[in-house]
Amino acid sequence: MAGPTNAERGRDVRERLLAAARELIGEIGWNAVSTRILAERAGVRSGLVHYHFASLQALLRQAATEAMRPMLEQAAELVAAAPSPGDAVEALLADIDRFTGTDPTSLLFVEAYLAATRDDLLRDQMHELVTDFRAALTAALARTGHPAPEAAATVLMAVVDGVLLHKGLDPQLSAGSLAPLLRRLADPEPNGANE
Amino acid sequence: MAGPTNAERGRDVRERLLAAARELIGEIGWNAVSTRILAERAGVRSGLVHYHFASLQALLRQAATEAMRPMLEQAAELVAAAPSPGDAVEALLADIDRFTGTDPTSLLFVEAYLAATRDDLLRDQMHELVTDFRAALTAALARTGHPAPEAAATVLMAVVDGVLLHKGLDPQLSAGSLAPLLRRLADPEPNGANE
DNA sequence: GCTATAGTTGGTCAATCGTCCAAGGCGATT
DNA sequence: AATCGCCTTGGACGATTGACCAACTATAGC
Repeated sequence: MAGPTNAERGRDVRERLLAAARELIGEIGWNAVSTRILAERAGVRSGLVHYHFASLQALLRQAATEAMRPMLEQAAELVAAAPSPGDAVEALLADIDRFTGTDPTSLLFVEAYLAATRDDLLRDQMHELVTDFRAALTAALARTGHPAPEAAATVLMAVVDGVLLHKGLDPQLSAGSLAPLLRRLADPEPNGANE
Repeated sequence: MAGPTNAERGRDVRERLLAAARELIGEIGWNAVSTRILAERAGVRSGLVHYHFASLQALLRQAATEAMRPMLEQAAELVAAAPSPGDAVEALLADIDRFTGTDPTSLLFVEAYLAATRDDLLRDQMHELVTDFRAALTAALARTGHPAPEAAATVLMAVVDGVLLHKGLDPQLSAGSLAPLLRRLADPEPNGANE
């Protein structure tokens, strides 16, 4: 019955701290996450925070990017698997309705966007995540010859984040209900001239 | 040479504090605005904050809503004055490009959205502002018989806020460049079936 | 002139903050 | 058993926080 080795316990502490940070960033806000609250949630002594991480900011940065990456990758798979661009839009919007705009996951994203405007390193890392996802979405939209797939992808991503923001104010708001309208953005042929 | 009356000076202090709050919320973040930083920016002693306002939160709440209301009202006039729904969309998006996503005004909005998820009173006030603006945008879109003007208005507002969020990561992003695509959302006739 | 009223000052209070560190614990290697 | 390296503990440090208050000043009304 060999107990956990010393290094294993260390890894566990790191993971607990990151998990606690993922929860707390959304719950109480990026700037309200303190070393002591963090350690308490993780079930760990507060002195460990600065042993395992260079600073509180570094911990929060890592927690945020590690939380967002798999979610964006999963969403990218979702749109890639859709049979048509219109279905990709629909699947993406339906996926958003898993979130209420006030849950820790939704708020983690918004908090991270905000923190990125004041942390150059975080901004670079998030920019990469967002760019990768936009590329995946652009590819999904371009399959049927969309005239401006990248612009459409940009719009859709803005809609997703914007809807999350607005859901926080109005829980009745549903992303899925906007899908019929947003299918227009996925169509290869635009809707004739405007005048 | 009658100097300012006592009540006038008090009103001036209140206005200075609110103006300082409007700047600082975006600059350093909602939770980082302290009574002392606020007072320093306003050129006022910190003891005055709790004389003129019930609490720091109440001051920030008032500053945020008073900053957002005129901007949303101006935007509502913009879309109401547009000759067609498509032009309303275009005007709205062009207006967004006045902001970079990292300026205090853009960030004030995002900070307020976030703060509203943790402050019921602020949420109610912002919900009213957003609802009023959506009504104005819906009316502008409905003028030519749009089949789902409210959904289109909801999408456009989400796009606006979402683009601001993304601009903070990528300054090259331009809302105006998305206008041609988003005009599709303003058209009264949808784009034929999808398959 | 005197008193009420509104505004202002400078400071206190307990609580919390991020960061750092000396000392000790503990599994692995020799 | 001794040593080495990673991990952990508990507390210290100065700084900052929101809130509050007694004393003081200045205007307004009588």
